[in-house]
Amino acid sequence: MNHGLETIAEIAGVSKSTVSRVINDQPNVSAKTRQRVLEAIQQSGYRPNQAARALVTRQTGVLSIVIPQAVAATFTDPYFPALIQSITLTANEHNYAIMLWVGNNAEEEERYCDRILKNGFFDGMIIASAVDNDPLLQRLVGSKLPYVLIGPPQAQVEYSVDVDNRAVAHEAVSHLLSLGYQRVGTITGPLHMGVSRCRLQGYYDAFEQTGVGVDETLVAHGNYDESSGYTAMTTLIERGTDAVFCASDTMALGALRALLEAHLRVPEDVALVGFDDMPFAATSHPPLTTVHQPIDELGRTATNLLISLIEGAPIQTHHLVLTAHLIIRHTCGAAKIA
Amino acid sequence: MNHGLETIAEIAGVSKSTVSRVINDQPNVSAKTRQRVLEAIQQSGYRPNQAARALVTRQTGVLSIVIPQAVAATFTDPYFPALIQSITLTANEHNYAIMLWVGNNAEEEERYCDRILKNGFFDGMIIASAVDNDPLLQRLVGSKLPYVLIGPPQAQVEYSVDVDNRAVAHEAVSHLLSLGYQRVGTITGPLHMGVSRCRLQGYYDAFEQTGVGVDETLVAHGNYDESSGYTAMTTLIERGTDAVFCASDTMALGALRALLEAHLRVPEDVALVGFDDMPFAATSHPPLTTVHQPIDELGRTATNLLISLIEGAPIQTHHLVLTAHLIIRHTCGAAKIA
DNA sequence: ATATAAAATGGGAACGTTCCCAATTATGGA
DNA sequence: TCCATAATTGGGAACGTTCCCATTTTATAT
Repeated sequence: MNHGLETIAEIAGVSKSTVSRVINDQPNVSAKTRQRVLEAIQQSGYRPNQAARALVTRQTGVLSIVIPQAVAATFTDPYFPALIQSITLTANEHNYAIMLWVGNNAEEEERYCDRILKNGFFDGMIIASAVDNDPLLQRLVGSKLPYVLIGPPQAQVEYSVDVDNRAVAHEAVSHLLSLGYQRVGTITGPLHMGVSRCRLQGYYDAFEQTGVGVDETLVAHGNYDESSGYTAMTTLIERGTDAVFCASDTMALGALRALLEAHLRVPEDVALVGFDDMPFAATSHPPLTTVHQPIDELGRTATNLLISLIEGAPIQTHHLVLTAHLIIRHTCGAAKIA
Repeated sequence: MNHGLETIAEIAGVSKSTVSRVINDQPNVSAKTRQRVLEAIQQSGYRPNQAARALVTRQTGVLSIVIPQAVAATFTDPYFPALIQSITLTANEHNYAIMLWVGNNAEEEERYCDRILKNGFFDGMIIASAVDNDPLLQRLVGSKLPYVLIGPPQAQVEYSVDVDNRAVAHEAVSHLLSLGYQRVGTITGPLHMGVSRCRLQGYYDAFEQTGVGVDETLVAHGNYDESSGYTAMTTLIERGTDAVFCASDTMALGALRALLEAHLRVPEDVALVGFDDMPFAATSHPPLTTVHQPIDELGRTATNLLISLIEGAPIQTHHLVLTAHLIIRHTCGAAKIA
């Protein structure tokens, strides 16, 4: 039990070099020797010491997912779980394990970054949704650690995977406008996040295209929480709106609740469009018209990109953009023509 | 850059032993030497190699969370995200990092266990909800790896944290019965999971207490998915029910949908009680009466227990049971007295 | 059968830490 | 001033792998 490999070597009557070769499926081991070693491993329940291995190979076979502080509270949103699951499954396919870092608002940002960075037990990192000037990102730029950002690329960030937020938001709002809604508002995410700004920009784009001016009082801000959607919708109701584009399904749910309580019917009185196409969007009442995000593909693509980076495979595109699309259900489409 | 420690040692003009002492905050280093070493570390951006450290100390400072195959699909249920978040935050407080293993139904169970077990980059493991005869659990029993099970203790498992599922399910169903509902049914989780059986047992307990017999046709089975709740409820409607205890809020949501589509009012025609007290339970329409699970506490307790185990701290209780409680909202309480 | 090439094996130096123990230096009391 | 003691430092052997070479064995061609 002293030196793991050497115990096996002794049992099988070979050198530790040979045992190492067998373990790593390397060639140049005769069939009979390999067999003998395999049996020795079997009977002794030996398991290679990964730390020792990592020490010499300089790789761990582990990927990190980082969900920064700012959005950690939003972990109730099914978006992150879905993303994590997709990343995890893809990583598993390639025999990578996953480390998870969830931002802790109680901890100062610096210490949090330090802890991640000094951990050192992973080969690369996927940052799921970053805030502007994220300190982690700043520390990463110029470091040799491979990483991929999920979300709109920021300055200096070399690799990212995102959805065409702006274009599809544009599409969604255009749909609302084309249905004849007159006072189309929006509930945004926090504007210090690139995603939120992209989606808001799409909202403006739609108005610009039609030549109709935007009523700035119909732009309400949320933080991707259900309750923030509720609050924002309450404001919009006061200001008079007949259709609202929400930057997330979760906020749309909050908006729906506000409308119900105000005894406004959806979509007869107010139409609603969400963003994400979370599972509950299809089963809410009424079923939510929303933008379908290819979350699975997002996670899979980011993971594959990161693995390519780690393993030195050639990279075609540095900034990938996946396409989302509008799914029409029942929360819009019945505009009362004024 | 050759030997990390030695580079620093050279810059600071000391031995690597001393540098090691400084890094690990050990005593017996003079103030001025420590200062000099700290500066050397600062200026060179040196970061200790964790693999080397783990090799000699035989610990990694990493905890694993395992969500077995059987429930991986259920990852859409906010229960797991909440649990993960709680575990992660608690672990962080103690300077432990987290590895995440999500069961992959595409992979054979054996290989999946192997991958986890041979990874070896963690000091202990939290198993979140296990299936009967979970192969991972079987491999763990008798191994020296510390682990804690979240859920009802199984044979051989030495440490677990759970909620008093049976007692609180009993309470919930008794509440329904005491309100005068005549045909109280239940939608269970998959019965090869201990949790599901505990909750079902609580349902039986309530009837036993009142002396009323259970109508077995009112016991429908789901798998914790929204859609399975929908399907089960459809069956129960056919069979005639006026109140249903659901083993999860997510299934209750599905049940709600089925009732809505059948034009049955809640709670006037059929009452509903959920389980979990997920965020959406408070904001659903109508707000869901449900059992509040202390998920945060569950995660925190399990994590603290595991860390005690790892660090050899004394353990008071091997099997901890936290108490859940019923939260009355609006989906029951208006029984039509027959 | 022999020479030569190819395949299989073994030995041992890294990898970058920690930690024990020996050696050195500082401290304090007589 | 000097000795005993305590505090500080340094040296070097682990830890368990991988991987480069050198060596031995086996296969192949003449």
